[in-house]
Amino acid sequence: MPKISITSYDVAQAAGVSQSAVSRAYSPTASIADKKRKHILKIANQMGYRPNAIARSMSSARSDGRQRSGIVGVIVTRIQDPFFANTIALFSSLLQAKGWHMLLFTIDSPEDVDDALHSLMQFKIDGVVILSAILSEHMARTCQANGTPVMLYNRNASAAGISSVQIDNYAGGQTAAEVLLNAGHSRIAFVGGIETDKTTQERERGFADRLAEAGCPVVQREFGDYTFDSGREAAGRLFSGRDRPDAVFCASDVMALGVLHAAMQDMGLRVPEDFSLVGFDDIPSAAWPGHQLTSIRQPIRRMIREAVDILIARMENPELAPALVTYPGVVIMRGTVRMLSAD
Amino acid sequence: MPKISITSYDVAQAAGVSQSAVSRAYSPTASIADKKRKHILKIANQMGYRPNAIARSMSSARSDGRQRSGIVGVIVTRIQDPFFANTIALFSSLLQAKGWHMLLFTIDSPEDVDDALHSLMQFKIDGVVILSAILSEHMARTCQANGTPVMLYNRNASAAGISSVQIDNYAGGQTAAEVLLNAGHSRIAFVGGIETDKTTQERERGFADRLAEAGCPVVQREFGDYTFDSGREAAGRLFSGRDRPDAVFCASDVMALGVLHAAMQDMGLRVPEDFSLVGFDDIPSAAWPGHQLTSIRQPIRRMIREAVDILIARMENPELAPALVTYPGVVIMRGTVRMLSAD
DNA sequence: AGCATAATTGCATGCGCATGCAAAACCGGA
DNA sequence: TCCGGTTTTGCATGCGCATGCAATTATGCT
Repeated sequence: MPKISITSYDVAQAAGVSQSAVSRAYSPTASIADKKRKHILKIANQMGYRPNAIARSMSSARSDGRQRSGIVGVIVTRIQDPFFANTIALFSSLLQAKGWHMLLFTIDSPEDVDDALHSLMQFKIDGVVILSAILSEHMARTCQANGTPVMLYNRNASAAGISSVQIDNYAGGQTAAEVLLNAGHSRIAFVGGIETDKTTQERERGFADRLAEAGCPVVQREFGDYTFDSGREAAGRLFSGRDRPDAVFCASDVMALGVLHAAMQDMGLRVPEDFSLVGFDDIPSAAWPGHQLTSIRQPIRRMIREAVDILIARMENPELAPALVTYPGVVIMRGTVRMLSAD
Repeated sequence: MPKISITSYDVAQAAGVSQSAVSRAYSPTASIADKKRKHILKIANQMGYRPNAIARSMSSARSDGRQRSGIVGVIVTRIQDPFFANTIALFSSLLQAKGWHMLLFTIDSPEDVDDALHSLMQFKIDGVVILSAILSEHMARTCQANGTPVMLYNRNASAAGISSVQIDNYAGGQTAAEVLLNAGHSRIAFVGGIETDKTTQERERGFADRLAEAGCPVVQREFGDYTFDSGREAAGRLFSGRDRPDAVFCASDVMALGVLHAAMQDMGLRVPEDFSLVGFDDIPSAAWPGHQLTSIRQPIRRMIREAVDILIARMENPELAPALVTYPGVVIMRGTVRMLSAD
């Protein structure tokens, strides 16, 4: 087995300096003669030397009592959901643009967050993002004690010391209700994702509350699992009966598209002539010409940017208080809600 | 600043054993009395101790001359593309199921692979997956010298010592041609992604070769950037002229859907009555009732599983030769290609 | 019980790096 | 030229862990 990795000692020897000099050459703040630094870096590059990020984070532990790896852990469920996949993509880009890296951890069920976090902590990550799930009180305290900032994306901060960035699901539900009420609908149905899921619950609550206010309660509730197929199946249940709803609000665009495709293709219904449809998220395909899905948009770019900024700020300065941010969703009116002519 | 991280020494003290015992308690192969191991683990859990994966990978360097971090680096371009996002999701799940973790690195342009790899190497990753891009000869040699196995996904292994898993793009293009020829088309167009991209090139080459064989050359070539909108724009160019093509092969489903939506909604064309359409990839939305897009399916689950298996095998046994695997695509016939009645 | 062998344990050490500290080199002014 | 002050440098050390090795204890057999 040949000598594998080049260390700072090797470079030091080759450059005729001490190992510390090499180390300092790579530390922008360190005191070292500019000429010498250049020389060292030149030699180092020739040799293909790469400072060992792992060892670095180990040894820096001594000085400030903390290890920094430059890595942010991201925990995510439902990674196959395009909405989430996209969210991860954005997180990764933004984190990286700011010089951080992303260690991805996928879990099957929201209950696995604590375990995942445990595993992740082994890597001495500097911060954590949790997508659409929450951690236990106990784990939150552990993170706080560890000085590891936590960012809940898409969820309320459940414990002290935790930041969060999310859409206002309740208000979004209300908005959807308003859109359908304004369009003059009266037999309005709701299609949710997983019934025990906070997101679905809040969206339904806002929706139902607003409808109730208007004296026009939800006539039918269906639930799926956020997938296209589950939306499609929900459509079957919605439109098979006698008294069909004349409007549907889906807690996610993917399900709304499932409803749309099923209604139009499988059941021969027209939208918005036969019923109006409102989705949530405003994913890219909602805007496709053949869909024109009216939806409540999440400004995900901005949200993720903010989440990243907050997290980075706290990683760099652990004293900082956690931030709680809620964004409003905005209606994007498209073709799946009927227009009332002035009457 | 309070004492932050609990170390093996702390646990050892609390458990009344030596630090080595604690270390061994966490090493499945180490020689330690079962009873003592249980005891240590119990105490350790009570204290919330987590072995430090970073330090571990540091110290294990001594014994076998290599550091293992348990982390696989994944380099990806076009992460916003749903097809890629989904691929990453699968890689992450599968790697994790086998006890590995994924450090994600996004790059804007395929030329940045070498740089990305350099950065990634700082983290002493045990292996690399590169999606739809290739590395330089020089970098390939560096990786080999380092004993870091590289897996090119969606690309030919460009250098020695590199594994690859990919779809047979050339054959896929041929198949698409056959499908359209069998349907009796004669004015056949091609829509590619980025023109300099290997994937697009190979798919077009197979497609064009097969058509040429049949004496029916491609009548129009358009290129986009793999996005829906670029497909939509390509449709504008395809169908604005006098002699419209009567069939189109798109090098990706996303673009094919762009063509489909544009043609049906923006231009009032019917599919397959006015033209047939074949895509590539068979993404989930190709199967949606309103699309029914005929496509060349990539068995991505199997491909990614194989890629992961090969990579892991090589990480665990560096002596192993690299593997080169090509999967055939299979046609999924749906509604966007016209059926000829027996004649 | 008495001995040989096997299983277990603790000590000491090193991984690659960053940094406190003191020695050395440098600088400018008198 | 000499001195006080400022940079720059190298030495030595420790981070948390895994492991070789030797010391110790447990086990099996006669």
